[in-house]
Parts: sequence; structure tokens; C-alpha cells
Amino acid sequence: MDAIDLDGATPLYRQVADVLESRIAAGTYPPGRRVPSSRNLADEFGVSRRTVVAALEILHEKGLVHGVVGRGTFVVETDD
Amino acid sequence: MDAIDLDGATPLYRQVADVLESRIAAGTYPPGRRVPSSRNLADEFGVSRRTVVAALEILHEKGLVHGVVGRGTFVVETDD
DNA sequence: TTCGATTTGTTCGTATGTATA
DNA sequence: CTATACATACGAACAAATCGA
Repeated sequence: MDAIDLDGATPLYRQVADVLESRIAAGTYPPGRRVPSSRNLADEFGVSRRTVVAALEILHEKGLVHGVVGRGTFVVETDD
Repeated sequence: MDAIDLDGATPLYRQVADVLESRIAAGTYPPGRRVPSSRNLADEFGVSRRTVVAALEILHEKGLVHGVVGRGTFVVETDD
């Protein structure tokens, strides 16, 4: 269920980032396609939108996703 | 270079406030214009964002700056 | 072309918990 | 016990870009 542990030692934004990274690896969010909006993800995980944005920043640094203002955040297409 | 002295007796947030006040006085941050974001300043000085916010609170109490949510912190225009 | 809704990204201000001296 | 400092987290607000009616 990809639950978020509020009482855990690891920060929420890292937990969210881990879940999203798992979904990308599993193909739940396929390459080239858009991931749910930050608002949507915030609702799903029960965290603030700013926390989701922080999680997406991590994935962006890892080169996993690419955000486009006005359109959404997309899974980067890799050649592996 | 406006260095911050970690080993100094004066608190970090006061040191940061002093540097920012100097820059305002010097015109580095001119009246009516925006000062760098708290995140930016935190990176520059190597302190937490919360410490920069504390510094800006001092300048706000002195009537030197004025923060606007979602836009930034601006140098107050004086009539001297 | 104009308008409104949606989305990303950024900003301030605030609160909480933890650690340190 | 108090002051300082940090990391985390939230809420509200704003800008710019995009898209469709």
C-alpha cells in the first residue's frame, strides 16, 4: 500500500521519494509518461504539497523525473 | 566577504542580521527591491533557513525590510 | 483572442522536535 | 532551565506556463 510512516525516523519527503522511485522502477509510472500531480500525490500520501515537491526534487537530482511548468512531471526515458 | 564567525560569541542570527543590514546601508540591496530568498541566503552563509528567518525578523522589527508571502522580502523605502 | 482551470516551482511565515552549550 | 541552531513539515500565496473552451 506504500504506506507512509509518520512515526518513523526517516523524513516524510524521503519516504515519499522512495515510494515514487519504487513505482518508477516497477513501471507503475512508465518512462515518458506523466506522474500524478503534486496535489494528487499529497492527497494520496496525506502530506503537504510542499513535501511532495521536496520528494520530487530528490528524484529530479537523481535524473529520474523532469518537471515542466504548466504540464506536469514526467518520468525520464533511460536507455538501459 | 561578510564571513560568519561560527566560534564567535554573538549568535549566528545576529551576525547574519548585521551583514544584511550592512548590505542594505551600502545599497547592495536597494530600497524597494527584493533581497535574496531565505533559502539562498542560508546557502550563502552556510546556516539553516530558520536562522536566516530569525535574522530577517530582526530587520523587520527595525522596519528595514518587509516580507510578502509567495513573493519575497523587500527593502523598505525610507524618506531620509 | 480571451478566459479560466490546472500544474510546477518558489516564497514567506510558522510550528515542532531534537541537539547542544 | 534557557538560548541557540538545525531539520523537518505545513499552510498560504504568488508567478509562469500550458491547455481547452
